[in-house]
Amino acid sequence: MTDKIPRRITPQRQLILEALRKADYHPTALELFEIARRRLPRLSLATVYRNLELLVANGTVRRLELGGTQARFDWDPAPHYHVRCVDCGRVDDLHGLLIELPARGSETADGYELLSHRLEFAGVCPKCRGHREQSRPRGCSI
Amino acid sequence: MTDKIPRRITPQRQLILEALRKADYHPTALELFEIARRRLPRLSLATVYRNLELLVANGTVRRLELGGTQARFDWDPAPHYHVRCVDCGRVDDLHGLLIELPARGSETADGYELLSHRLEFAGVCPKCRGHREQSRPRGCSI
DNA sequence: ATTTCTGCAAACACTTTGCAACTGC
DNA sequence: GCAGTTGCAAAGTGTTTGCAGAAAT
Repeated sequence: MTDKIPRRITPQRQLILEALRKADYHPTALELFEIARRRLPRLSLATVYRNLELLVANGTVRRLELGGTQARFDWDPAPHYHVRCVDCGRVDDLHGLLIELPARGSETADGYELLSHRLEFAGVCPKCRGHREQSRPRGCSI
Repeated sequence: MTDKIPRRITPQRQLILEALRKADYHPTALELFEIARRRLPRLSLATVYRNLELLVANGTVRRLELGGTQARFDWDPAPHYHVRCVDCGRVDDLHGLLIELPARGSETADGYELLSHRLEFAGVCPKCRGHREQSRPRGCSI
């Protein structure tokens, strides 16, 4: 891999991207691997990581580094925020919410030049709201 | 450790907390380990992690899971946001910025019950603004 | 032929855990 | 003596990398 731009459309690449686009949530690399492997059993997890990195590099998909430990991926280039369920870890889009924030290029009191921001919500997803009586899981440090 | 509440003030604990409080940025566990080890050379990194977890559990310090891979720590309980330098990874407080966001308990279109949010800014710190001509480092996927 | 890509295994970075020894009531 | 804590080493998790071989042009 000389630079970071995908040159070919391999079955693996196609399959991974398709799995991401079909998911109605934001899957992790491992989740995509397991979906794609159903159709390409010899697929390797390293290939999934490599392809996701390439697709991120060329702007096709977006890597989300939200709470929790694993990266999640997003095929939708439109600006939007995300909600993460504190119970099950599921990540969904948050539609119809736009917030007034400092513009790109503005400067802070400390002399930082602001470039972008990341806003993520934590909440309880519809499914987990049903059976919510359990002990609190770790990782809610938001 | 029966539950998660520190019972004793050990030299290690004191040293770690002091190092955190003295830092003018938000250090990682490893950074705190290296600072504290200067005064307690037999200190173990596991002890730093364990103590930070305890201090987080009892509310003394806050764990920040921002961009990048490592957790960073914050001794300041007052609500405030953070800026991370995309060049060097340094994390600072962002003072004097309060933003109108959906209230805790409000419900989204998708049926999530919102609990909290995390807002982080990416920018270029004063030091890095000086020598800013290099290739872009990885991990700016915000 | 040359470049891109793959699978596999090993390496990696960060964090947590098991355990025997030690400390302070 | 006992619960809390430590250092050390090992294990765990998520991700990246080295490499030889395969695939596409």
